[in-house]
Amino acid sequence: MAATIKDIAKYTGLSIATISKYINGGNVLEKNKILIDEAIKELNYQVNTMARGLKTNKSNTIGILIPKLEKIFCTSIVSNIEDILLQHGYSTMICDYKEDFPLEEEKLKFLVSKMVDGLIIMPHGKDGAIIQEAIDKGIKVVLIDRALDGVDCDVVLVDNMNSSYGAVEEFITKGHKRIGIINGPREVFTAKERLEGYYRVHRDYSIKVDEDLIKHGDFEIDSGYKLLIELIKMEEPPTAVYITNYEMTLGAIMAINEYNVNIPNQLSIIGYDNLQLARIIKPPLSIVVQPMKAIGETAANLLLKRLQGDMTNFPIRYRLKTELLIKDSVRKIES
Amino acid sequence: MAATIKDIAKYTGLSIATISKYINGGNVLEKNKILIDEAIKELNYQVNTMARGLKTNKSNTIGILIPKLEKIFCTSIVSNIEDILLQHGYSTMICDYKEDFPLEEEKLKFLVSKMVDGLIIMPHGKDGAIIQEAIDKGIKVVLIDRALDGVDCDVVLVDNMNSSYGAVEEFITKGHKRIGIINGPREVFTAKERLEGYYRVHRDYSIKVDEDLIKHGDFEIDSGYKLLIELIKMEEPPTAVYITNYEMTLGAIMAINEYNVNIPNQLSIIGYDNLQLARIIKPPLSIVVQPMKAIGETAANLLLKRLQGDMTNFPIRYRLKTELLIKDSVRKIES
DNA sequence: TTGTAGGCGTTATCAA
DNA sequence: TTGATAACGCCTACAA
Repeated sequence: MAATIKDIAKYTGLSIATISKYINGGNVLEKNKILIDEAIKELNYQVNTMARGLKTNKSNTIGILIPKLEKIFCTSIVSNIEDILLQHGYSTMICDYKEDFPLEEEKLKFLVSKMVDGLIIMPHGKDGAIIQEAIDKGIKVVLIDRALDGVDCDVVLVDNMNSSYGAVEEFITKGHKRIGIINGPREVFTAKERLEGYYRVHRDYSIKVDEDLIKHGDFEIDSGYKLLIELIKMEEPPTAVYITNYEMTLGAIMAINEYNVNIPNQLSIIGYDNLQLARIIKPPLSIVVQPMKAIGETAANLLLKRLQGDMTNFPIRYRLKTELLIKDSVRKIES
Repeated sequence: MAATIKDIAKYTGLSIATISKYINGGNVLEKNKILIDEAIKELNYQVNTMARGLKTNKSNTIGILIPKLEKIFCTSIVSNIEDILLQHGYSTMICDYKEDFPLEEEKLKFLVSKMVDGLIIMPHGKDGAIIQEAIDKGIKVVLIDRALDGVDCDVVLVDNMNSSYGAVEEFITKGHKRIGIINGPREVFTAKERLEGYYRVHRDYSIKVDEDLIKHGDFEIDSGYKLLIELIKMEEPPTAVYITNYEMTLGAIMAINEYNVNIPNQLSIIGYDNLQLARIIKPPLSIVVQPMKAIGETAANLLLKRLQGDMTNFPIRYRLKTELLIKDSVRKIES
């Protein structure tokens, strides 16, 4: 069905080797160039990437592995990665593992089996062993958002600690003393760092932390919803709540609406991610904004660099800054 | 580096053919089974999908092609597709074409070059020729969300016409006569159908359509924002506005907030998609909900069926129903 | 049940 | 500059 180099050879009267060389940028007589181009058009020839990959062990393809396709944080980064990679002639294969550990491993193997030249991974599991295997096979890997033990590769991270520090500091300077935090799972890298910032700013301002104000969710809507309710139903509820990712922020707002909590008079709020959200709800929400564009671009450019064999400063660890977007969801407490 | 069947053969003392047969489910003496399994584990063997694909012209992989990764409508469907496909042993390759026509073609070719066995496509361009080429190569294709001329394949659509009919009817029965619509581009399949529903319900209720109330956006946030402003600034503004996709609904709400329009007292609103949205904003928003899960599952199961060679009723065209979720954003006008 | 051998489409080496 | 030829790793008749 599909035309092969052989067909081109037949059509042009040249040899397979010559055609192949031309296709790969080699030198050929001008008149043969024309002839081959004609044949390619005529026969609608396209290289068989399987055959080529089998031979070269390369695919000109980058695998991207993310936890969940429905998280705008993930897809936004992916989209930015793609922009860069496409410009440089690489295709991408996007996989999500639905935040499932075995599936993460499976998808990673799938990507490897497709002979990707490089991999950009937002990892989930604690175990870097499988990723290290890929690296050992010569695949260049860049981790994003979360670092991992036991893996020898570049990482692009967000400065989670300071993101929390800044958000909570905003509460503190406005006079809040009882500040709740709806955080991610204890064992997750980003959640740990975000909590660390919460502690540190309390310490720096000499405010005692009430451990009951620290809630651990799972970064999903539901837990944002439930944990906010828990907080407002406390005997001595917080006057401010900081929520550490987008989905849980959504959930928290649902709870706030349902319980008719007035923002910011009854409760001050700082959420996370998704600029749009800040403008959609009323009053406009103060949020921590992660640099999705920078994450994607940094990771893509770094990978590109490694792919070209430039291993300067390997392994390198980037820390990208978040931005605190101040709107009207934080109330100043007069003292 | 990576182990091959040849290595397994050496390790076990068996022949390549025997190993291959076993790997592909053939019968082998029990003791050889054990031996081979041991070798596979020991040498960490994994099939080279390139070599296999080259030979078989199959990849056990389904390509999914969508307009934009950051649209929850797309990714939600994709996620549902994946669930089904994975269960049946298929891997997926997700590509987005950033709503760009040339890129759509390029990514499609990429997928084809990866020897996907099937393709689920949410098409953008008007031209089905390239898709037809894929079909001619024996790739099974299912189109979702939008139909296309010149392509001979199954389609899974939403009943757009009735979705609009129902939404606008809700306004009409509550006494509204001047109903604005923020619709997608004139030439887009879904937009055309949604507009058709708008017209039809007006006709059925004998309400004259004021063409000035019909706005065409591009399904992005910005146009929702701008067009809503246009509508409320009209000399004789509508009392209700129906917005026909998620992103434009977001934009419209931004405008509403900015201009301090009171919903539903000053303006009644029905939006589109994303259940969460309905709960997040105040007052809760009435919306048209598309059956993302059903779309994904229907498409995946249909493709699976075709892949098994079952061509009953080919080409088939599904029409999935939307749901109208009534909340508090529509006011009843007393007459 | 097992093994031999040819070929999938490409690239790459080495002569011509 | 061009061409013959041997891989790449796997599958599949067919023969043993």
